[in-house]
Amino acid sequence: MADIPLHRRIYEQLRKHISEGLYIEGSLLPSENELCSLHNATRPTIRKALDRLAVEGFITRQQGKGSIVKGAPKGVGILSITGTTLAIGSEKLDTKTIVKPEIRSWKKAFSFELTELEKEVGCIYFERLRLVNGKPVFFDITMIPNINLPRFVSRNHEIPSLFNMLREQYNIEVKGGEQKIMAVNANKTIQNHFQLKPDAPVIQLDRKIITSKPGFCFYSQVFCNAQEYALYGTF
Amino acid sequence: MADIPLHRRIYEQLRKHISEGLYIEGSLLPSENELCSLHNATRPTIRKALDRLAVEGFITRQQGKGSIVKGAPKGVGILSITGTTLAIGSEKLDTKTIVKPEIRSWKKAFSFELTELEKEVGCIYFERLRLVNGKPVFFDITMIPNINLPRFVSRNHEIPSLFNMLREQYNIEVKGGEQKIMAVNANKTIQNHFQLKPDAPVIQLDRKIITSKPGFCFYSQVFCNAQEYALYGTF
DNA sequence: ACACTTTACTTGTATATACAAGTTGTTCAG
DNA sequence: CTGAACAACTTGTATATACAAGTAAAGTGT
Repeated sequence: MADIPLHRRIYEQLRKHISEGLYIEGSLLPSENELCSLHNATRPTIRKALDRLAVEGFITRQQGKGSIVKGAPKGVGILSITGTTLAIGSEKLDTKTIVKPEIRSWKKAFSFELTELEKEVGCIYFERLRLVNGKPVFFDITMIPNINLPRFVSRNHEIPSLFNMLREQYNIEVKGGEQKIMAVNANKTIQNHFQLKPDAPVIQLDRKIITSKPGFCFYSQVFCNAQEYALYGTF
Repeated sequence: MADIPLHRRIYEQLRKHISEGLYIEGSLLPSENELCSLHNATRPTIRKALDRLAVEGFITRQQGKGSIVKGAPKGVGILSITGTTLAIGSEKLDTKTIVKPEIRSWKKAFSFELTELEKEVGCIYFERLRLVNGKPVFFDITMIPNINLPRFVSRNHEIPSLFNMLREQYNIEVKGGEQKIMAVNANKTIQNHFQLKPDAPVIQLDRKIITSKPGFCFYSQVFCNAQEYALYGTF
């Protein structure tokens, strides 16, 4: 078996099935006991997977009735742990690299402070424009500490999905993060990318992303053209 | 005992203690086993409380070491389940009623659709301005279906904390919800309340809030002066 | 003094079990 | 036919237990 915990594998499989429409919106998921048999697990394990699906808005649960499928969250689930690629779905998402990955020095990561080690090693910097159904919706700047990422810059000129890339090439899993959300007026650069009028409001997200590699975080600043796509979240 | 589950009571007590600074930021929480003794509970119960604290960013956990106190989330944790009052802390938060609760008819609740029943009964409508440290930061419009809330309008001319009021007067607990997040330019009303220039960007949240009472949801639209206070969340 | 092992902690995962509480359909008396 | 009671489900809560895996400090041998 993989070393990915059982409850996480079950969560991911169920989420995939819901996203793909295998379970119809509004219908009921198999009961917890049925899922136990299906996955050879016990209820607490199944419930841990369902808890997470509920937190992320894929299902709601009703005592006495069952787990009601709500489908993949509408709008953009970018506020959750998933990266942009997963939140939007790669078939709808195009990525255009504005600034290719390069080594830079840094003293701060947007509104987040850095450790001394992070400052010393510098960062890998790149900018991407993300298009949903052909329309530019996200512009994101990413800064990754230049630690133990051999051949990152030379190997990756285009990065369609950072989360997948880190997992596949470096075995680094994203665990979570924190973010600040602001409303700002689009600057010239953003106006150009999103084709907006001056003073158009956009959402700015400053994110610190925590990984499975202890002490290894990376940072991104995302501007969202939230006139077309509202960000969406559950709580 | 109250009918509030044990894991929830433990969660709330720990959160309170962390918020109040009883546990110092960066230090370790008592170990899970110690918490078991303290609260006369077993580890799965304690862990359920800690899971939630971790999701909401009050603690992080490290295997082999312990639960590290991160303190109350900086900025405004309004994206989580807590109401504004709890997210900000009532000592800092003032509430000014702009439109007192009154019965209105409705066909939609902001961007959310209503059921036929909800449309028929109409809603209780009110507007409030929330001031943090004396400065206006939130303007919220609330719409509550007029179902089984006797004497709501006559009894509550001022509503400093809606979540508390529903719990105390009607035994209704907030379970969660969903929200859409947008960036918009402040309209005249908002400009006045927040004392902003024309075209200043603000964050707009459309929220549907789900309660412990089956089928009973309420809705609010919140405008945030996010120039002063960034919204904050973990994922 | 240094490096290695051991030991005693910590959290992470998973099972097995029990009962409470809410929903829904069926059965049965009137 | 109607309505109340019941049975068979569902999820919610909680206990008790076991072992795995990571951390850190104490002990050990060189």
